[in-house]
Amino acid sequence: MKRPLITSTNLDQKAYQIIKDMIENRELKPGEKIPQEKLAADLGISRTPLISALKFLEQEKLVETKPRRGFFVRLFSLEELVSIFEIREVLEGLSARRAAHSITASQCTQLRKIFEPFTRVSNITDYQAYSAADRKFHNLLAEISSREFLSSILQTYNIVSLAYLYPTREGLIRAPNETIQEHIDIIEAICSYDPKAAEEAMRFHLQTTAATLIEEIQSDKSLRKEVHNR
Amino acid sequence: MKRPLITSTNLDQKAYQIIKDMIENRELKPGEKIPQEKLAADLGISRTPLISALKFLEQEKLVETKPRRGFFVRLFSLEELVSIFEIREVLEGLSARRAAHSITASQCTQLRKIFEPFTRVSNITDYQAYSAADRKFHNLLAEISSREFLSSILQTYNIVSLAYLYPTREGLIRAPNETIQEHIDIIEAICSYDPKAAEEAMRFHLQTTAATLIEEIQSDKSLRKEVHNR
DNA sequence: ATAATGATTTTTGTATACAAAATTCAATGA
DNA sequence: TCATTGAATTTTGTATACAAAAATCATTAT
Repeated sequence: MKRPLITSTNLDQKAYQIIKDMIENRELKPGEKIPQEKLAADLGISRTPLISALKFLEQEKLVETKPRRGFFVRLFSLEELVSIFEIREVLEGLSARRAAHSITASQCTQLRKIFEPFTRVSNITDYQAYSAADRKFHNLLAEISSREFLSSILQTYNIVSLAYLYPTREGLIRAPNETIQEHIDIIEAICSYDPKAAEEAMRFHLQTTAATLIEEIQSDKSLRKEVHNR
Repeated sequence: MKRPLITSTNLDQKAYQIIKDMIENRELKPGEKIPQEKLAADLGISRTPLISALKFLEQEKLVETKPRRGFFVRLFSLEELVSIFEIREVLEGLSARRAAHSITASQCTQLRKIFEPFTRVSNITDYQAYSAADRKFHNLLAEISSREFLSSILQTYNIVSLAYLYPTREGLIRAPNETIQEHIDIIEAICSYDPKAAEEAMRFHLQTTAATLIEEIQSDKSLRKEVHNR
């Protein structure tokens, strides 16, 4: 029996990845209209695969269509942002739980290595590096949990949370000094094969972050406005 | 300011809904190839919106593409089915928690009414009616929780779990006599505005069902074969 | 009879075409 | 000057066209 190689390299998949990246690093900004003809030309493809890619993104909620008006980069309301954090809370909790079942020694080392540089300094000031570590941590965990559906859902919502806070403090909602211990707690629970503790630690971490986000936005009028108005 | 009416009635949305229904009630069977030309003709549309709809479904994992071979109705492995139940567990747990915050008296009545006919008989034999009630319950709850993202994710995975067990006992994994009390427990926790209890009750319900599913399939060779081989 | 080869048909992936809707912009009148 | 109207332009939604890939089928050779 021949095993068909996974060569899913059709144009819409390529376009999808590129546009997703563009949204993640704000080359396309929330609320902005996406110019089909121009973008297709830039990518060197026709409108057909481009529209395909945009519809993918629409379903992931990163993009929305207004009928007969075109595609727009999604702009989230505060309520939506909070509900995304709720979803991350339970889903990443599951992710941590699964990881605690299947983790290997080398994966443990990998996880620990991510935050290792920050454990030695008493005050973490390099927000950019920490933000990158944070992102890496959540992504690696999704991978370790080895659950296809879970990872794909999570990838999307992580982008949403990140993309929307990007202009502020590298996307970090809480200070690294505050979260580093939580990250370590999660890792240690996973590495000692304790699924229950791992899930709880992760949920606590994200719940606390979400609560902070709500306070933040409610007290910070300008940010509230940016996220809130549509 | 003019408010644009939500008239998202383009052809791909229509096709999407129809095909989704066809998968749900097994007019298109898992593993089957989807004949584009024929289906487009049947629906009275061209291939363009049809492909669009199929790509939507691909992202929802109800359909898969093999490059240059076409679209196929997704056939899930046992592992995937189990991981879908894990996701439902945490997500519907969240759904129940949210519902316990926002539920109104009339929604409570609605919820209670769903299972009311079954509380009066000592032995529930009408599987079809109970299965429909079950489905209605989970869907209504997703609606009550009033979380857009959550509902959309859940809708998809509920279909998956149902569609794949459909030929067996109307999609029911456990006997109604066994689950009716769990359903009632969930409803009562929600209606007494106890988010924590509601979440726990829901998680218990789905966890138990998932565990039963695993046992079932492991002991029932024929079903195992149907779900497992690809 | 079975397997291998090549010709024929079907189907896919993508570009292009085009009518209908939305937007822009200029001209006109208040 | 500002608002209004309507023609010109752009953009969307969908159909169609077509080359390249895959599947089917018949033919020949083993």
